[in-house]
Amino acid sequence: MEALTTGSLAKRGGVNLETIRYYEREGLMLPPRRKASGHRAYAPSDLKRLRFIKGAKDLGFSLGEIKKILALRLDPEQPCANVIRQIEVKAEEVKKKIVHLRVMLRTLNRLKSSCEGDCPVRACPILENLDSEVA
Amino acid sequence: MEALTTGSLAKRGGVNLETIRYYEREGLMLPPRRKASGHRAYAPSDLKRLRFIKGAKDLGFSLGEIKKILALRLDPEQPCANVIRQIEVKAEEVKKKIVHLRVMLRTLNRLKSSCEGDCPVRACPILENLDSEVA
DNA sequence: TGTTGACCCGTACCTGAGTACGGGTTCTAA
DNA sequence: TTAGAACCCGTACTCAGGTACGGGTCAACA
Repeated sequence: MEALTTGSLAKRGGVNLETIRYYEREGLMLPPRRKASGHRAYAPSDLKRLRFIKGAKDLGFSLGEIKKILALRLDPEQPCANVIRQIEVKAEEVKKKIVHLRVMLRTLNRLKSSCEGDCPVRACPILENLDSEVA
Repeated sequence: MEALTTGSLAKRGGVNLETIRYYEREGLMLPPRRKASGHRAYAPSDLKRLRFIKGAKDLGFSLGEIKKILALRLDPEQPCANVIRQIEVKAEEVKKKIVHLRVMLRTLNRLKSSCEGDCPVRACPILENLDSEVA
């Protein structure tokens, strides 16, 4: 339960220190407790939050979207049903992305299996297939 | 087999006309045939290519990555095995994204099912769960 | 106890991915 | 045959998402 400095939070979260300050400015990270010196003192939950942000970002969510997801719990005026609806919308998006990625994966695998890697350099069936798949 | 103008390609591809010019500058779209007037004349395969770019982009691939994928077939000097290796790398990335998205989907679903939407506004279990899941 | 590294803040800068602008040419349909 | 839309080009601007900088304070350990 030790408090983390900005630097160690950054290191553990796999981001730049400046990024943490930036996320705080943008309202993604909560302003942490400060030591008497003014230095930021983060709780372990902040690391979880930072990792969530990073993960969601890697999946293609914008910081704005991530902020909304994180904010769901911050507005006690909002009826439950609204929160649920927003979650459903997000879930639908996620499902679509998964389907799309699976198509892409299948395409890549089909391309791969069309060639065993020992064909002459200039006559690889992969090249032909890419043409018809994509180009 | 009608040639498409830049405008109609843009419309069908669901992107801005300027975006197409931009993709051409960046080497993602191939420079099309030109009419005597200088106007671009696109083949149907260009539409496929544009849609591929758009799709891959929506999945979180950068234009640089997409360019590499598209370029696989353009370098006949490269041995087949290299092409296959690149495809495998891409496929691994895609698989990781899928796994990550599935975790996110499960989290969203768990949150959703923790509340039936009829709880009092200020006491929704979703809010609690989000705190422990994420914050 | 001093010096070196971590941290503070505000501001400026950078990259990726477009989008808009402006001034000129071409196309099309009335 | 001409008005208005669509296109051309180069260049400038925008926005998101950071990163870097500079000048100053704080911490920690040899």
